[in-house]
Amino acid sequence: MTQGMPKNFDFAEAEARIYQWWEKNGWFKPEVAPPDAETFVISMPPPNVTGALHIGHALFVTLEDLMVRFARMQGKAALWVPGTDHAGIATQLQVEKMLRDEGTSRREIGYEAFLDRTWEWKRKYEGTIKSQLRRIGASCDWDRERFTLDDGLSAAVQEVFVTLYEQGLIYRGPRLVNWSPGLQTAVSDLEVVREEEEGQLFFFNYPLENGGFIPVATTRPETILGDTAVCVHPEDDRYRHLIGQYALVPMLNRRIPVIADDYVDREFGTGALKITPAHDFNDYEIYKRHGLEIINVMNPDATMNQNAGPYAGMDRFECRKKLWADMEAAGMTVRVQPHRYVVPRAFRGNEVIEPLLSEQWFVRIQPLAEKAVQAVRDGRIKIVPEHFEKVYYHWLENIEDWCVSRQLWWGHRIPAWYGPDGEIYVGKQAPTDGREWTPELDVLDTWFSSGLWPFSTLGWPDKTADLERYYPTQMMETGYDILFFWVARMIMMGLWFTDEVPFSTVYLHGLVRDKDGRKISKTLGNVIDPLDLIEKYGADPLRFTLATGSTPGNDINLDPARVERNWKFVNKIWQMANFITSNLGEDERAPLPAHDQLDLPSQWIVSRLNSLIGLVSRLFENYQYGEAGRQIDDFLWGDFADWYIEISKHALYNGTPEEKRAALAVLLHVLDTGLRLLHPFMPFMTEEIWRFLPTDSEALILASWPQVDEARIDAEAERKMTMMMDLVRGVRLAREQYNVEPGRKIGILVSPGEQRAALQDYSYLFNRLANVGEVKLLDTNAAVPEKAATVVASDVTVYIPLADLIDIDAERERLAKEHEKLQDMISRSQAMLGNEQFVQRARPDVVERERTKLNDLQASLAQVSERLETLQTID
RNA sequence: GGGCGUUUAGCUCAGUUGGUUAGAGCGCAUCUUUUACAAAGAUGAGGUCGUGGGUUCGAGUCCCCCAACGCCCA
Repeated sequence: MTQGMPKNFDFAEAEARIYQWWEKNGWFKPEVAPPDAETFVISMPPPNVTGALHIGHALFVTLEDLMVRFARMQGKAALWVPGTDHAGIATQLQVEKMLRDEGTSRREIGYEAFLDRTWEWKRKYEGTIKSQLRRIGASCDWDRERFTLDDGLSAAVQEVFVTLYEQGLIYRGPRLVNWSPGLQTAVSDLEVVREEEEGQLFFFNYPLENGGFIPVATTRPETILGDTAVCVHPEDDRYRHLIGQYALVPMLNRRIPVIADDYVDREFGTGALKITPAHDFNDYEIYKRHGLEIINVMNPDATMNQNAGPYAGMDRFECRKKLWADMEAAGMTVRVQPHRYVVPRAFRGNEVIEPLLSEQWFVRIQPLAEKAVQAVRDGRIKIVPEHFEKVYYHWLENIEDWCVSRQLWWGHRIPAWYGPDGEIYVGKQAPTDGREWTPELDVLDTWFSSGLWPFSTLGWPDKTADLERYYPTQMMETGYDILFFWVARMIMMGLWFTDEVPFSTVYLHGLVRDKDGRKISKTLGNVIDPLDLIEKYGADPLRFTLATGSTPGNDINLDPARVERNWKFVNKIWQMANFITSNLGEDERAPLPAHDQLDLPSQWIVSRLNSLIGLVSRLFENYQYGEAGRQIDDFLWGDFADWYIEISKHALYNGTPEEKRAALAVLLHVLDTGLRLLHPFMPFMTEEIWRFLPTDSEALILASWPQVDEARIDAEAERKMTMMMDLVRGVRLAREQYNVEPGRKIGILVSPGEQRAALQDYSYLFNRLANVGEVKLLDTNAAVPEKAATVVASDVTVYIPLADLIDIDAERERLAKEHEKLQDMISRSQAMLGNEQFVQRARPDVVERERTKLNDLQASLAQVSERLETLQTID
């Protein structure tokens, strides 16, 4: 590289250029690894084609890209399969809204035109999503991109549906389901959100056939019209005598029995319960137990039907008012009181869900669920963090049949046909017996197709080369909020149809919230658009913030101030690289000298670097990406930039050619390794800097992951260097405390104890890092100036003679404090080491470390005491 | 009602086989434009790790109780 680095990192320009360069070279493809390389595969959770990506998507992209890049650098055949989801309900809602805005509707334009418009919508938003994924830096293999409605995936869906049907695991039947009146479709239990809301409890007297009444309370008076019984507790003395009598439905005068069931909660309301089997799940159970009538009083659009008599045609809520008013006029009502109760609302669209009786397709899911539980129990699948395994078991062990049919237009048509005599045929093709068969119009739940994602994207049911090589996958990274919706279903489907776990690890991330921990929502107005942050700071700071601000399974409160700070981190690294590259000469690829050839600071930084490599690699293997990132940050900024780079200037500017070459070799080695470690977090900036370094790899994305060199880990060098750093800090602090003018160079006297050689060789550290002029090493028992500040570390004492500034009393006080502190720590340490239990039971290295510490403390205390004695003799 | 999670500095968060004097960033205070970086550097203030017990030589970390907040399931 002949050209120097620009002064600053122009992320806006570089990010697009680098991404294209990676992609064009095919480096996102697993084929860059040898054909026999171990595989690492992630199926990307397909974003819905409903709109733009939000900050939650940025989190999953960051984490998955990090995992994939790490695997790639480890030499694995890393494959990240991207794609999008047709998202039946969500997308249809959006397109219908668009049509409404245009003054039309799906019914008006018809089925074919609606689908055309939806495909058009899909193409538009898919384009947006793909460009956004690129902006974040996703290194996925675009040649393997899939969409849930692709031909191949549709074939997989058909195959699965037909097979399950043939296995007797799919049935069609009338059942009470959750009905979405606005969309006019059934939805599954999971798509219903139940929340407590402020409502009313209506008390009224249910007239009895033989005169009198029984008091009843309800939250939904309109359902009275569909009552088929009144139910009391069998042991309720208030009502026991009424069991077996008949009541009359208000305004309709339909005759219904009074029955007994111990399901009734005697404490709630009046203790008597009206039963509406066609509109309430609990009542439906009682209906089945008692063989009651079942009367549906609602149309699919939640208006009342002819069974509601005079109320037919009214909207459900209008009917509620009118019926109550009529009952009031008839003298049946008692009172209405405010009441908090649980209202079911649609996960998509938020309208009030009605339990409604209808014909739907169901999957008998239990046999699949059992296998799915087993796979986690026996460890074939590991869930991170582990505590989600309990949640997973609980849901699968209490699973209900899955309602998979939706009365939508956008989705996979259920491969079934109805014959002229009412028979049902399920198959991949329409029957060809010459008779009139009517195709099923219902489509499948979106999650039915996403449940096949890890293998359908690789070509299943065909035995493709990709399926052979890349299935089962290794990692499923997604949010804990879709553990049931998606992860559990993929495991069930995967085990059932491929006889293998679809992935071996499930990593669950949390929700991204705003900095005050509030859920992000349009209504709160606290939406954080990842693209805004990328425009402002670049993709790397956003990624680093998301990766380091989170721990597995926990929500992350995203503060844009952290993104800004990490933008500064990017700049910091850029400046470090700029400094290093600008000092490199022509023969810049000097190899790292042998460890014993390095000076102390270099031994120290290289030792620290190798510890870091080991630590980061371990953290990665344990999915502790956040901690890994923070450790790299601490090292590069706190150790490398703040200390080593500053120190290296001595060799670069004042050293011999040999010293200079060694320092450059160390600088380059640490930078090179640091960039490798950081690349999975911040791919753009690290790759851009890489271009300016003399390296062994064309691109950082393909560079190898660093290996620990145990021989370079040097505890003794770290100890000595830490002592030197403590002394430097001490001198700085003394300058600060005595208000020494910043520009004034001061001389120091050093009583070096055992460290004479080190202090001789590295006295320049004081010159460079503490603005010290002359450093004079004292002989043992040499006289020391009275008016001097004192800094002590281990058995080394530094005297700072500041005759004009030192107040002996103040210095005495300062040292007395230091003395006291040391004494405290020594007592604690002695108590510990004096405890036989500790010495016997603690790990040897812990004991050893404690002994070393005590020695240093005692040496320091001796120095401080001696100095204090000297000062006592003055005046 | 059952289950799970969280509670550490003013704010946002780390702290994973229990082991130095509990850390970082932001914010705050004081100082510095010394040739990588003021998008910076130096120094400092700030915490009885939610409460109460227990286990242990040793607890922010393990166990139990309680409290507050949040989530999931019913």
